[in-house]
Amino acid sequence: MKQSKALSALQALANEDRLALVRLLVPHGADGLAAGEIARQMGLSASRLSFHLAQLEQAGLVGARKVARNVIYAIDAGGLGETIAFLLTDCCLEHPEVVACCRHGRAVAAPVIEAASTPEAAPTVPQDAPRAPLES
Amino acid sequence: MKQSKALSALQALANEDRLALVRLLVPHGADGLAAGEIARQMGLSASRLSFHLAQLEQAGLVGARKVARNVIYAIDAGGLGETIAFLLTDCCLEHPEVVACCRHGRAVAAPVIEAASTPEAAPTVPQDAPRAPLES
DNA sequence: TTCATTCTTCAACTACTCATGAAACGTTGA
DNA sequence: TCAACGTTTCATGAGTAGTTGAAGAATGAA
Repeated sequence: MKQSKALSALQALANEDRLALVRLLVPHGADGLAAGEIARQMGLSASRLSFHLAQLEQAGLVGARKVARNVIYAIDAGGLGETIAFLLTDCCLEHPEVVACCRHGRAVAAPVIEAASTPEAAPTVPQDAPRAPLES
Repeated sequence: MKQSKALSALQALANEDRLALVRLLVPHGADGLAAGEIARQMGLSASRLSFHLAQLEQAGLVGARKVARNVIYAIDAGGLGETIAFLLTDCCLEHPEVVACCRHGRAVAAPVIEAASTPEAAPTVPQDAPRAPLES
C-alpha cells in the first residue's frame, strides 16, 4: 500500500463521526446499510453524512452501490485491512512490541514497567510523567 | 484503549510529517533520536518539528527524555500497538477479511475479484469503478 | 559570568476541515 | 406527467491545524 493511500485512510479514520460510521458498518459486512438508515441511526444530517461517506469512500474504506432509490454503503474490509497492515508492516516494521501489543489489545510492557524488573524488556520511553518538566 | 485516545493517535498519524517521523523513529527503538538530529534528517524547521513531536507525544505515540542539552525522542511501541489493536479489535471487530488482509499486507480478496469466480468469497462492495455513475 | 547551542513556546498568518441549510438531481410509484 | 423520496452538491461561515520567524528557557563550555 502506498503511503499516500494509507495517509488518506488515516485522515478518514481520524474523525469521530467517520470512526463511528466504520464501527456501524462493520457488523453489517457486505450487506451494508442505506445512507438514509445510517443517517437515522447516527443522528446525522443527510448532507453531513454524505460528506463523511464520501471521505471514507475516497479513502477506500467503504464502497457504495445503488439499489432502487437507495445508495447502500458497505465497509471495504480490504481497504481497512490494508491500512492496518500498512501501520503494522511499513510503518512499525513489525516491531515485536507493537505486534505483541497488537495481539493483546493493550500495552504488554505495562506490567513490566510497573514491576521495574527488566528494563530491557520495556524498550519504550517511560511516559507516565506527563511531559512536564522533563527531568534531566 | 478508549476511543478518544485512539482518535487522537489516529489524528496524530494522519499527517505526512508525523507519519514520516514515526517511520524514522521506529528503527531507533528505545534509543531514540535527539530533536536536532531529527530536524536535520527530515529537513524540518525546529519549531515545526517541535510542534509535530508535541502532537505525537500528546497522542502517546512517542516519549521524550532529556539528556544533557538534548531532548531524545523515542517511539512508544505500546501506544502504537494499542492504536493498531484498537483498529483491529474495537473498530473492525476482528473482521476475518480485515485480519487476513492485515496478515498479508494487502487485499486478499483482490485476485478473487479479478477472477470474478466466487463472488461470495469477496464480500466487499466492488470498488474498481471509481464511484462515478453508480450503476443501478 | 558570558556565550553558543539546543529546544520550546508564542503570535500571526494561511489553509484546511467541518457543519449547516438550501438547492439540485435521479429514481420510483401514483 | 408529477409529486415524493433519498441522496448529493453547493455556498457560506466557524473553528482548527499547520507554518513561519522571533523570543525565551535550559544547558554546557570557555
